Amino acid sequence: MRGPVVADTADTTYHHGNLRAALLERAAAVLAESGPDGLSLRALARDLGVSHAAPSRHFRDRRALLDALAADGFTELNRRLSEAAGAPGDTESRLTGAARAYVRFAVERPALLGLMFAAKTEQDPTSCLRELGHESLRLAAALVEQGQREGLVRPGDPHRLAQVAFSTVHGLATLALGSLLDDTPLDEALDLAVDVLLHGLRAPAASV
Amino acid sequence: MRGPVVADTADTTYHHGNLRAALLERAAAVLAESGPDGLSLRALARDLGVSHAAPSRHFRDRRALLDALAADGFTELNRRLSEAAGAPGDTESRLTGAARAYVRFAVERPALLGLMFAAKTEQDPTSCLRELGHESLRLAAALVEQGQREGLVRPGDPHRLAQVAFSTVHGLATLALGSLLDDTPLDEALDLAVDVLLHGLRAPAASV
DNA sequence: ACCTGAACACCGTTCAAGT
DNA sequence: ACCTGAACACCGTTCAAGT
Repeated sequence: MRGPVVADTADTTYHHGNLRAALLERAAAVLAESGPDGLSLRALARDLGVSHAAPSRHFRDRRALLDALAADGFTELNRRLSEAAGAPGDTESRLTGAARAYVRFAVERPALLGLMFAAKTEQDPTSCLRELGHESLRLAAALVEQGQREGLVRPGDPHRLAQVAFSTVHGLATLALGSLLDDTPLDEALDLAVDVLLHGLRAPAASV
Repeated sequence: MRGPVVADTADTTYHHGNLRAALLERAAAVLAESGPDGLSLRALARDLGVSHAAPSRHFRDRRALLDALAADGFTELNRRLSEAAGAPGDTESRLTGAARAYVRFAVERPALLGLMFAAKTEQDPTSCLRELGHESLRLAAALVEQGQREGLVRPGDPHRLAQVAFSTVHGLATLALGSLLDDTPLDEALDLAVDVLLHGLRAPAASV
């Protein structure tokens, strides 16, 4: 060893131990630029200079790889959300910041967000993925609870109110990714959504 | 011809003219029970007793088939939405009814809804799909406009307010499909979402 | 026009065998 | 433990040829 060589160029020395990490890294790049359908285990193995059967040691399935990518996506999203939720400022600006962080994530990694929520549809077991998704909702619920203490949000189960808030922001991200927002600047659409949402959360339940 | 035989059993007489329709019908069934990844052109052809190259006459691509399915999905969704939007009752109950119709569609055809919004991410041209998605938003905008005339909804561009309303309902459907609503009954979550939404839409913009 | 059959280049998955 | 190489059963897509 001649020094603290952490990661020179991606020469040829994967193989021992970091194949799993290398697969995930390369897979994330391919997903971002070719979508999930462009992601092939064999091509991945080829890119990494490894036999086409090698990935199966680290991921039983193609699905397992996809799920791992989605899990990493939720982890990163939750990191950003909790950072935004812990930022200085009042609860209203924190909630706005979290919404912005969510939409930013969606715009930066559209295919990944799609995978995160598409994967769940075909899931059943005690999935690690579902747990990570719940963590997102828990972060939102914590913000809602803060808002309730300040009288900014109506009384009621913070988890249920958080489901509504999450729906609005996630739905808007979906519209944006689907080019369904047209000429509306995403920032403006988001500001309006947050405004409507905050007013709706404040008002006491009664109308319906 | 011995009588008004509309659709006997699906015997063997596709072939002439209705192969396209037969492919779409079978594809919709496979999509519903196996997801998009379980949909293979060759298997479809096999199911219909036709050569594996035959589908290419009617759908240039696998994508073209998927897009056609998504388009049919939007058409059906829009049919249901406009029916709900034209139902008797006041604007508030019509808006609630449209939201319910949306979520019902999502629950009945989860894979199709996923396809409808996933397909758009990878789209670019003057897609017929995007136009059908816009129609959904236009239906929502019409309802918002009705609400404005009755003083139920704040002033402002109805299309932009409709984007917010659509986001909330679509987002909630996504959460439900992803098993992220947990033990919350979907009906209750939807009622709460509509309540928050209506209060938010009514309140004049000011807070942000 | 509409479909067939063969061909091509790719897949995911499995499994004995190597080191 | 970790990886290889061959094998199997499937793909999507194309294209000459049939009727």
